[in-house]
Amino acid sequence: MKNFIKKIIDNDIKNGLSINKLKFRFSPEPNGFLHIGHIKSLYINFKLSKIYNSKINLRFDDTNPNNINKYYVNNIIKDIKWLGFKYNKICYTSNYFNILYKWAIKLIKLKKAYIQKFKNNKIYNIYNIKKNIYIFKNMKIGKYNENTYVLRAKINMKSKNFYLNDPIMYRIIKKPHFRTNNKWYIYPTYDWAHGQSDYIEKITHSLCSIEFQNHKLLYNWFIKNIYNKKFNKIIPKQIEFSRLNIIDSITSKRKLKILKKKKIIKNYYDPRLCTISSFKKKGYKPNFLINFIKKIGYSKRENNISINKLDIEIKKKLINKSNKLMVIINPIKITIINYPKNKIKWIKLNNNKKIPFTKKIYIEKKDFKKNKSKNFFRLNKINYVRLKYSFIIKLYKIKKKKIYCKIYNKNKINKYKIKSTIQWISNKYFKYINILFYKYIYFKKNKIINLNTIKKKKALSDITINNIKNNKIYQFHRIGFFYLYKKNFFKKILLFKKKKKK
RNA sequence: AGACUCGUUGUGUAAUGGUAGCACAUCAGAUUUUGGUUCUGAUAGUUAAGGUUCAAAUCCUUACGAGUCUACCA
Repeated sequence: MKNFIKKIIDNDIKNGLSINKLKFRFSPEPNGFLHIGHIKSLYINFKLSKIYNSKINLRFDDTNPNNINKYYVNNIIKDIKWLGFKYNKICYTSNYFNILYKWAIKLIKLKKAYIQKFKNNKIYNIYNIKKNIYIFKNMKIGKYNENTYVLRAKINMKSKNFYLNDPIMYRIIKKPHFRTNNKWYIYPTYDWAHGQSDYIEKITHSLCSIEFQNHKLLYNWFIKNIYNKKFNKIIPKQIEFSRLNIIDSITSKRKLKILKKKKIIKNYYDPRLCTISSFKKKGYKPNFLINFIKKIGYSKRENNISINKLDIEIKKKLINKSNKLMVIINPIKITIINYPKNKIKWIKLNNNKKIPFTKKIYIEKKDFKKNKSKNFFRLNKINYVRLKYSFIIKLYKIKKKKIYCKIYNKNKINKYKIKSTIQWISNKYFKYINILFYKYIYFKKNKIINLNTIKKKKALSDITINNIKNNKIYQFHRIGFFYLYKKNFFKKILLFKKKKKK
């Protein structure tokens, strides 16, 4: 891996940072499910920890009890485990509420933090240290209502950087926290909690997405002002990279919540989403997602990536490796006129299984065209067509809307005249299967695209399906890849794109 | 409007001031019992102008364009 993040770290090592001290962290807020964008952050952090053989924490940024809950914590842990990333320790920002509180008092005493009071639509700044501490302690134990007091850092109200305009460190939130319960009635803001948590955990490089770059000055200011040599010598460094921006799916929690609110999706396992939980359920393997993330790389540039790129990576993984089935989604029946009526010929497949060939068979509707047309290589009056694993046929006649074909001896036909091979199924020996098709939901200019796109379709499969296993991925000949999630029920993984050929 | 950040073929990403490379996409040819696959080749790029330098994608200045933020969310 060569990129700007590694360069920064290597440079720090060159300048005296001990390589043994390197430590990273993945720090989600437990307010939703992880999605494909989080894998970008996961991958870079875990990859770096692997390269440098350094420690890495999973830290839940649980500062705001209004947003978070334990359900999300458990789900995030499950998803990370499924992806195969191994961290050293699970941490919670809420573990540090005590020490953050102590540091806040220290800043008050240093006149670097002060209480602001709101009463009758008026704002009062309180600068007396004793008064500040008295109010702050009462805020903590729940003596005041929400929106009456805040604790602000005293930096520079005149700064053009908004984040340095005396940012809020604590606000009153009268809601129990799933870990600390009713112990606290004040909660630290992101800016006051995050860098300090990094400092407490001795994180050396704190990677985050680009929207936090505005916070960097503040991040550094807080750490500078609570820095204590005896406590920890290492000053963490915030490094930003651009977030994954998928143009044709959703990675924004806000948008996911809109979909749930509008009851378009029931939960975050919906196959039209790109949450990790959804991918898991659709039969994707972790390495599909990780390969995709590897390919897109890291930078600070705004990027626009199509979720198609994921399909490309998956195709590479699966192609020529999956078990195959012949499946017909929209069948039409054809009759072979020069094949005996009751004869069953057992045709050997590549995997040594056998399927029966009979006088009447089904083929895909799209593989037949009555009239000749340019660039159509499949069944019509002119083309010789190979039935996969089997005979060469050509359209003989159409009578009373019934299609009659004739088998030709393959030795008598020029090899190059056979331009296509299609799948087929005996009309007597087949199995019904169910397939779920869906597309990703996304937003375009705040409009939701691809609604109601889960389609259930019945299809016909060859009889080798009797012996296949659930929870595996199968390739449907010429259609795509599908995941068998219960007996005779498949979910789409990807469809083959058809290319035009002259 | 300001603050911060970023501009490299269509897309994504490399190039420590010294040959602008790679992947995907696209197009062509070959291969093929999947219009799939595989192989070969081609097209195409440093936002612009100026400066520093023997030498600039890289450093500096200006312009232009894009993004993020301007919350008691993270």
